[in-house]
Amino acid sequence: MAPKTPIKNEPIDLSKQKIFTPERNPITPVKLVDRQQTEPWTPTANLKMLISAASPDIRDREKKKGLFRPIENKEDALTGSLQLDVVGDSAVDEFEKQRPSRKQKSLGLLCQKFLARYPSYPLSTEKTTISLDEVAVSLGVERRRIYDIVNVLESLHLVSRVAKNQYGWHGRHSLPKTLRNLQRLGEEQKYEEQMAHFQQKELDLMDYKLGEHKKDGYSDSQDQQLLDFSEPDYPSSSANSRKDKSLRIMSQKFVMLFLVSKTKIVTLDVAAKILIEESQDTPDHSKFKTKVRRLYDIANVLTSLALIKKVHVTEERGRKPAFKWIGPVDFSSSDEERGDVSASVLPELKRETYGQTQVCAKQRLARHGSFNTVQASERIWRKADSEPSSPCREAQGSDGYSLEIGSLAAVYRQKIEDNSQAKACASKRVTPPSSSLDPAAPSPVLSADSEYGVTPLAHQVFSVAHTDLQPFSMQNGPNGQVGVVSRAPAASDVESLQPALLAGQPLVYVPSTSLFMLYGRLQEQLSPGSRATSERDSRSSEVTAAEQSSTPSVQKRLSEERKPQEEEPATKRQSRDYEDGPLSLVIPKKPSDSTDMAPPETVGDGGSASLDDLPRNGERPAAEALSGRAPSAWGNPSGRTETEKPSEEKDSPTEPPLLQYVCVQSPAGLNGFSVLFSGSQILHAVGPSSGPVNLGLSGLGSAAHLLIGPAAMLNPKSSTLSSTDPQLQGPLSLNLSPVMSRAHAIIQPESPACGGHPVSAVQLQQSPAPVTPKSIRRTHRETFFKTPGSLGDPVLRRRERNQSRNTSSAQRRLEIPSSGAD
DNA sequence: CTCTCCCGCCACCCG
DNA sequence: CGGGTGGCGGGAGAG
Repeated sequence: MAPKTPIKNEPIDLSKQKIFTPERNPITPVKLVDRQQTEPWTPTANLKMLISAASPDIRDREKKKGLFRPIENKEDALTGSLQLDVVGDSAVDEFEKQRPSRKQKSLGLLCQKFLARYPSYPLSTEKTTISLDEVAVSLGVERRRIYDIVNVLESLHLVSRVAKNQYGWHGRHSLPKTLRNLQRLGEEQKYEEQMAHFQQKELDLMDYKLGEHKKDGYSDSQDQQLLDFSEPDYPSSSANSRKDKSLRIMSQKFVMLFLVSKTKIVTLDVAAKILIEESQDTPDHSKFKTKVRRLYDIANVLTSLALIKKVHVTEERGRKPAFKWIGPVDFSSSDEERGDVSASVLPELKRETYGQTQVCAKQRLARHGSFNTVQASERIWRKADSEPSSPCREAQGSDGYSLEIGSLAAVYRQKIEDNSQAKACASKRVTPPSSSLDPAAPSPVLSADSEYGVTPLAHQVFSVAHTDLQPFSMQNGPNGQVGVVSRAPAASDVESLQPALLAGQPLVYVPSTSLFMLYGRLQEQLSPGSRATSERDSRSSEVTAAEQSSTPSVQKRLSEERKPQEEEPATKRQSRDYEDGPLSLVIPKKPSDSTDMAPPETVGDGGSASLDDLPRNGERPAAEALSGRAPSAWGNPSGRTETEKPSEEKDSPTEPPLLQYVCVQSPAGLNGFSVLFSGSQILHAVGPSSGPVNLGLSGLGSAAHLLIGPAAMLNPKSSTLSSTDPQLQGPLSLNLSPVMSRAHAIIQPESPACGGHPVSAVQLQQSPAPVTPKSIRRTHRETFFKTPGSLGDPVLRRRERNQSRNTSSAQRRLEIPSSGAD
């Protein structure tokens, strides 16, 4: 092995190792090779090296913690925390052997791990200091990578540099504000126009290439022309210097594009072009390429934050990589201005819905609570309950709720810490028991009710989730599982679970627009003129028929393909899917005026997962509610809780599970990805096919999916497809089996224990038919846990716990001696 | 093949 | 000027 002497913290990498390797020439950087031959390089080994390299302090700590984190072995995590201590190399090796795989090393995963270390909404009291060295060591990566993460986080003000190797963790508290500002800036920069401009150009270009050369006739060489903007100068940022090119700035701009975009979808090429344009760089191809690379880096981080999700925009010419904003959209509250769809559409409905919504919300909460912390939740929502009327609820709802949460959070955190030790023990029980997924099938919901339901719900959801839950969940991060994991230590215990859930709940905000579109479509048309329409139009240009066509077929394929896997629990493949996981969907739209009034409700949960245990009493009411309108949102708390335990999936950790968006399942090709269609089209496509559209929303960690059936309809058969989500398959699949048609929420709660799971909620359509979930459940459940993301984490988590202190407070002392402060 | 994007060299820049 | 930062782009894994 190689750990030779630690070479300071710098380059500890494998690369060095080659040096050691006698046989091979230094020239080729063959890391793997070395490993094989020498065998030294297992992650563990690597880690050790790193550790050794690290400052002594760190080293010590780490050792104590036993943190060797085999990165990929989730298993240990699951299995046990027992292994907390240093994992034997031998054992570890096994896992490790499987190579780390590129995915495991991805920035996104790394970011999740990073985020998992800190609470999304730290208490003001706890000031967390991030030591780059420490983080790098603990995450087992070189510092350079940490910079990438931190820079983007910094652009969103989640962190800020305090000193030399030190960053302060702020969490998401100010995220809404930051986003609002960025949005404003973006508007000022006229990014929207720029985007449109480029998009258009692109289309033209493409046509040209295709031979259509409709307009200008650009030639390839002229491609670059695209880059240039004909438009006058925007107030673009100042000249750019190195700084302007910084990842930080790029990140902000990228975010601005989303915020300004009506569709909330930004294709990388367009973003790259705009950035280049702005920077006034000469648009050359290599620049473009570089830009795109950076955008991917940024996107990975944002994805980990559950702010965006990868999608593909399908155009006639083909698919283009793009990202969709799934973070909060309404933070600004000026819906009208912004043209919120919701606002414009059916204003009055919203109100009505509220009432129902509330119900739902409660239920959800209740449910939620059940898995998570029952009591706590009860209290919480109880309050909400008390106040039936919207006005009230908002007040109480938010505040009260949040407060509660806050406290809970604190408790939770504490618990975790305390438990860290306990975990070991706990770990054993980790496994969750029941897992029935919930059968509920959501799809139909949309159809009828969509309108109303949507708006309000979204709204509510938004508020609640956002406000309250989110924080919680966010702690762990967007990553969902990771976060959870981390926080919840091993998860295992019930107790831990609870908290975990909270923490883990992923809340995803779905851009309302899209949903709306969908909904609208489903129903038929929404109100005319609404913005949605306009959006659609615009979008439609991009996305077009292609999608439609694809859709139907896609579904089939998916079903086919995926099915097989469905069973499989762990499925390796799943790794990439974001979808897996419990999800929660939140739809944010907010009603315009009501901001204040906004009912807070909800969060639904999506429960799909097996949470049966929950007493769902709450549900029934839901049915009623449903009947009328559909609530559209689901939140899922999913807590993924702890659970992660087992997983062993080896590899997969992969992507961030978090975010999902509305997507139609992509055709086979895309596994994890979804394709976004323009609203209208989708529907069409879908409708005919009757397949449900799957919206994947995942929560943070776990993802959930929403299936939307085309108009109400969902034939049972359709469910088939959907049911298994392709991606999810294993994991979360909510199967909607036949049920789907009626979807409802269903979820029987049974084992709270599982609680961890996310549940998916589903909604409902009117017919409350009982749904039976297919067998899915348990298996799936397990799978859930295994979500990729989680996998990786486990490790962390363990360490985390140890480190948990970081979070809390202690960390700072760690500071690097060397750098010493000052 | 294309899409992603990891890796890490090496330039900046700050103290 | 040494070390923290982080731009940048080669090149390779994944699909």
